[in-house]
Formats: sequence, structure tokens, C-alpha cells
Amino acid sequence: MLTPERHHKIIELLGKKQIVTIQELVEATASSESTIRRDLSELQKEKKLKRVHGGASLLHQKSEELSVVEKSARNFSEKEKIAKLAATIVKDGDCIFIDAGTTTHLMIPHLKDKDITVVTNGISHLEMLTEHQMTTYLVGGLVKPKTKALVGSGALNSLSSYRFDKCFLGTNGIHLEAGFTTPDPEEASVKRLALSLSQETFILADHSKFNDASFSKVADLHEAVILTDELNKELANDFEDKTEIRVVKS
Amino acid sequence: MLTPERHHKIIELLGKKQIVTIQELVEATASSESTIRRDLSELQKEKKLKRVHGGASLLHQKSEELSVVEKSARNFSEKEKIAKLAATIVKDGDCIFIDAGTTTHLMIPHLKDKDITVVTNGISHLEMLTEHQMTTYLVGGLVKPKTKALVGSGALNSLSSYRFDKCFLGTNGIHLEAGFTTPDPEEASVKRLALSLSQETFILADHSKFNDASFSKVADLHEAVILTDELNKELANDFEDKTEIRVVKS
DNA sequence: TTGATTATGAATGATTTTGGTTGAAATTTG
DNA sequence: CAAATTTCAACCAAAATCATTCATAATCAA
Repeated sequence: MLTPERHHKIIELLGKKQIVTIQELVEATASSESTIRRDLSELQKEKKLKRVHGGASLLHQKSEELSVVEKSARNFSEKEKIAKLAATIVKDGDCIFIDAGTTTHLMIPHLKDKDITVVTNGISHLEMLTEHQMTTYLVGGLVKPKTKALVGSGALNSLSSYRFDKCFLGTNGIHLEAGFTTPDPEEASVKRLALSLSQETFILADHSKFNDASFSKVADLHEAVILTDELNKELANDFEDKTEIRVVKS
Repeated sequence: MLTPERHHKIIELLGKKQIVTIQELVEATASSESTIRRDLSELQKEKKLKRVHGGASLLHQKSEELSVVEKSARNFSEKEKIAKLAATIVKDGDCIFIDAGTTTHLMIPHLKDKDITVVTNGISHLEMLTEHQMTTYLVGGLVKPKTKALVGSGALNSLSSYRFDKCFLGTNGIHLEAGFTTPDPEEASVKRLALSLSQETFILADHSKFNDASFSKVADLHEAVILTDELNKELANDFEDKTEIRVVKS
């Protein structure tokens, strides 16, 4: 059996079973264990699957929205760097808005010695904010159980009585045409309003968010500065004349 | 059975059953106890579940049990009884306000099967409210670090857009002349407004609060019904023609 | 065809996973 | 409260899986 043929069969089986053992593949392709191992290594390098002890599994088993804890695991170190960069932008005396979400959450420890006023719609941020003795205002509204974010008309109303020097938002997608997008329209509304109430807005997004679009639009690219961890040449060329991008220094 | 396969199965079972024993998992995955223990340790490290003696439970699972400190708080058992009484007053379809504070907090587990909408200014209540899948609105405003209550003009503004069937408040003092009082004027304002927005208001207060007055007045005695644990003859005589008092049945 | 390149499968020893066993710790029972 | 039971983490040896090497077979290019 030819190599591309095997590869195709492996991917096909994976698609059906979510997870396959080496033995199953040996039988299915009538080739040796060694060969299958080599195939799996290659396919893994091509990001077609993930090797696991004893076989291989699909790369993304679930397409549904990940829970907060899971998000905190993915690309954690990149997010941490981005958050640190974002924190350096904040100066004493600033009034800032911090969006709900994991990346923005990571900003908080880095803000601890600054004399600032923080407004947020993220309930998860509260404990850490008050721990660090920061003056904290919470937006009102409906509690979204999954993300612990405050949304809805209550959130918009109470948000609209504030003005910010700087606004730090998370996003799910950054796309040339679609702009900044996020899955939940309710959360998008809150982000949009916060942005409009702020002198400057910063989007915290790791590289995986680029060229991706989600359901609800928050803003056009030119309306905010993007803070990210890395940017390859292609992306830089595509995006650089549409928006300002700041990359963490490695 | 491959490791990720087992992990997936464990999470899946947990999702259905909320809690699983090691034995159940041993059977479901046809692997040994040791292996399951290792899996649980890993998944716990990844914040996918919480290990408990004999098995594992969902991460944010109903933590019916209160922390030791909470239980050891003053007059706990009285407060618990009062909270239970208060919960019986709530009917399906009600929109209620639950004040920040420990006594009101104890109401929440007893409300779990009711179909209600809750508005609160107590951040500590949120976790338990969302755990029990209640529709929850949070008031906005300044976060008071010590009591985790929301106060200030932001709280008043966002509160004023709601109307309640019932309102449950805590208090520090119940006094014939001073009425219901509390030390912090900011919190008093919130309580006062919540009361005025509600059809009926209930004050949850154990016997130690009677004949005591604090700095800021919330309301006169006749404006709310008092829920308490016991009432000696003297107090009963003094207060009964000024206000309605309901005592827990022993 | 021939020499070079690549793919294959078997063998090796290293690494990881596994299930059983142990005594310690936690929980339940009396 | 103490004994009995259950559950636990730590350890171990056996089994499975792994990466690497090497010789052979297949394929390719000239």
C-alpha cells in the first residue's frame, strides 16, 4: 500500500472513530507497526492528527465553545505574555475597562501597584481585583452562567454612565473584512459599547485568532489596537495597513 | 482502551451523573483501579473535574456544604432556620431581590427548585445562584471589598430599572424608634431602594438584632415583615403592634 | 542496467503505561 | 471514642509502546 494511500486511510478511520490504535491501523493497512508509526509522526507534523500513546486522536474533538478552564489551558503562555504587555500600557490615574475573559484576567496581577480605577463585566475578575486593593466597579446585568460575564440591557445601561481612558477586550476572531468578532451577540454589544466609551481600545488576542471570524461583530479593525504574541510575514502584510498591531517582545 | 479515550469517557459520564465512583469508572472503561486513580489525578490537574473520596465530581458542582468558617459563624443554626423560612415564602414565577449578606446567602440552596428570577447586589451569592441554574441579574456599582457588596450610585441606578415581587434584606439593628439600621450608609441606600421597588419586603434577622440600632436607617418597622428565630414575651409585646413578625416553627 | 535514493520491516533497548500490593489516611460503624 | 472498613498514594514489576538503528527491498534517475 502506497504512502499517500495509507495516510488517507488513517485520516478516514480517524474521522469515523475519533481515536484509533496502532494495531487497528496495522490491520487496516496491512503494513508494519514501524510504518504506521512513521506515518503518524508525519501526519502529526502536518497537524492532521495528534499522536497519543498507543495510537492517534483527532486534533479538535469538540467544535463547541470551550469552557473557561479549558481556555485558560490553551496557549496559556502566549496569553500571559500578551496580558503583561497590556498591563504596561496602563498608567497611574487611568480609568480602564477590563473585559470578561481569560486573557484579560491575566492582566490583573500585573496591575497591582498601579493607582487606577477598574470597571469590568467579568465576575471572575473580582476576587483578584479586590485582593489587590484596586478600586473596582462592576457592570450590572444578566449573569451568563458559562462565562461569568454580565450582559444584556442592564449591562449596557450601567456601562454607559462611565468613560474610560483605556479599554481592554478579548475577541474570538480577527478578520480583514469581518473585523473583531465574538460568538455571543450579547457579549458583543457590551464590548462594542465599552469600546465607544473609551479613548483607546486594545484587543488582546493570540495568533490563533487571526483570519478567523465569529458570529457577532464587535468593531472594525481600525477601531482598536491589537496586542498579540507573534505575527508571521503574511499576516503582517495583510493587516498592517488596516490596523495597529503591537507584538510582545520575545 | 487508550488514555484519551478513557479521559473522554470519564468526562462524559461525569457530565451525565454529576458524580461518579471509582468502581463505576473501572467497569465503564474495563481498566484497573490504579489506572482510573491516575486518570482522575491528571484530569483534576487539568481542572476538568474535582476528585472526591471514592470518585470524582463536576468542578462547579452544587457545594451545598458551606465552608467551616461560614458554619462556625455566630448564630449559624438560627440563621439557617430563618433562611429556610424565607425561602418558603418565594413562589414560582416570583422576581425577588436578595440582599448581600450571610443570612440571605443561606436562602439560596432552598430556592433551587423554584422557577424564579433573582436580582442581587451580593457577589458572594453568584456562584451558588448560577450553580443552581437560576436566572440571575447582578446590580452594578462599586465593589465594597470587605462585604463583597455592590453599592453607590451605579448600584442605585441599575437597581432602579427593576421591580420585585419580594425583597429579602439583612439588617444590623431592629429598633422601635430607629427602625431597621445598618452601619454603612451606602449599603443602606441600596437596601432602601430595593425595598421601595418591591411589593413586599422581608427582613431576615436573628434575635440578637432586636433593640439594637446602627448608624444608617434603612426603613421604618412597618415597611417590612421581620423573619426571626425566636421572640420572648417582652419583645413580642413591644414590637407586635408596630410591625409583622414571623417566627420559625421550632 | 546501475548506482543512488527512499521506503519498509525487524530488532534493539529505552520509555511509558499498567495493574497489583503495600501501609497510611480517611471514612464509616459500633 | 475506637475498631472496622474503605479509599488512598506510593511503589514495583510486568507488559505495552516507543524511537532508533540497520539491513533489505522497492523505486527512481541517469
